[in-house]
Amino acid sequence: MQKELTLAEQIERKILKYISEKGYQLGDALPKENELAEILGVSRVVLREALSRLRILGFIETKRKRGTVLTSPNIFYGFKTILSSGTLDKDSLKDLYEVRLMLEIGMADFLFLHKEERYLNDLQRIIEEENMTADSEQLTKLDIRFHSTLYKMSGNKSLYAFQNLLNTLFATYAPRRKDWKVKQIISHESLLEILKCGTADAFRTAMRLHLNTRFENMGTLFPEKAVKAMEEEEEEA
Amino acid sequence: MQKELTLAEQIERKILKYISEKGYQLGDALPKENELAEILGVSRVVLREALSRLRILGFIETKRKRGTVLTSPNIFYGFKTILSSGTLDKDSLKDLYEVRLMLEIGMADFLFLHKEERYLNDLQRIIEEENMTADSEQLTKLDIRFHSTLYKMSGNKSLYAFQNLLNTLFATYAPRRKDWKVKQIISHESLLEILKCGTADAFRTAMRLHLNTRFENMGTLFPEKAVKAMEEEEEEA
DNA sequence: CGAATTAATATGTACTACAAATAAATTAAT
DNA sequence: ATTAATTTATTTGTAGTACATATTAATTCG
Repeated sequence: MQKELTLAEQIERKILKYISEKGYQLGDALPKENELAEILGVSRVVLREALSRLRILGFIETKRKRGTVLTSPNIFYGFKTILSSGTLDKDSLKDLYEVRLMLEIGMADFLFLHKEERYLNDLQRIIEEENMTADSEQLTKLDIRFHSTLYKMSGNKSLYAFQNLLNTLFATYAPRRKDWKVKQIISHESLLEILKCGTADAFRTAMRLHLNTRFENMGTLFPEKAVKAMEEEEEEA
Repeated sequence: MQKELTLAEQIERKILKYISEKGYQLGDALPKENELAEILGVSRVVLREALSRLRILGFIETKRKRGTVLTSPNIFYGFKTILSSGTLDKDSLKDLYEVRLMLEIGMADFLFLHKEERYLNDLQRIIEEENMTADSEQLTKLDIRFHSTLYKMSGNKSLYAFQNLLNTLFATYAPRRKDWKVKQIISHESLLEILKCGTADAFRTAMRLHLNTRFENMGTLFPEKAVKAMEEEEEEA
């Protein structure tokens, strides 16, 4: 365990503390760099490093002359950087792929909770488009749109943002097999039908079957994941 | 849309590009700051800002004299900072709470996929401890341990790390009601029984019932979430 | 009164110097 | 000769200063 935080890291926290103590609200402007550096008792270089770190987390935005203003921290700010860096290892990639499957199956209750006409109409329209084309690429796009709409319908903004990230990720990293459409057990149409007049429980079961190709795909997309011992991370409790 | 990235941000990406182009592996050491600054054609100040940002994302670790070494980017590095900053808005908090429920219900298939004796034994032991105490605080701890074990059993390391973060988050932000244990429909014992000789589908249904108190809690923990329009984020596709 | 120009100001970048830590090398001691 | 202690060299960490650049605010001119 490395206990010694670098000064910039300490200042990063100090700034957050300073913000909450002073009762700053979103949109408020922080003191200018020179002042803040003096207030916190560090050089401007260190302060700027700390600010830079806060910026990547979405805590602040800075503009010339205008200064530093507080923004709502986007949970997926850094996430995005990592995903798009291409340095993600296979294991993490598979982990995320699995998580998405879990979410799509597990979101059923929230779909029924936030069910609205407009979403159902959107889904209906996508299905109609699907029935009008045979182009594989087009069908893939529509498939993504269908599931994307479900995420939106869940009423969970963070989840929707997360899903968008994963979409771009797996579009490049985990291309589909050509026969995915044929082998699907449950169609989008059936899913919509259940959404309209079924139950959350039924939807979960149906969605699990609908995703069967994804489950099967995993073996080929992410071969023999090394099952490393997770026991070593027991200290946190 | 602000197109103008600051130099440090550009350098941040350049470094990532440099790493992948040079074929650096995890554990490898990057050129020292002075060299890297010269290679990329910027001052050391800017380079250090970029490195600092990469460090918060878990891409690198630096030590005096030893230099900068590549590490596996932890997806939740920045995540953690945000969660522990206390600046998370209510909406995001509720979002995360919901996501956790989705995951617990949706992870069923993976539990059955990675089912092992030792995990089942762990769960059994927790249940036995539960039956031996009446202390509310102790029961809460055991409950967390039970679900935590399930996450571990899912075989998804990232998910397990995520869950750990959320645990600490909701321990402080979303305290339980006192009657949670009494109102539970499905017990841990029943869940374990299904895990032993049931199906994933049955487990999902059972888990949904088991979590009924959580679903009910949400109304009081996170009152009337503002349903903001998510339509404005349509540009990404 | 409005448009164009100028001035003021805060962030962005660079350079230099030195402090602090630590790995490597060297010396001293058993 | 091997180990322990000490010195040295190197690299990150921090500070200060100076200037570039962009943008808001003020001022001037038509």
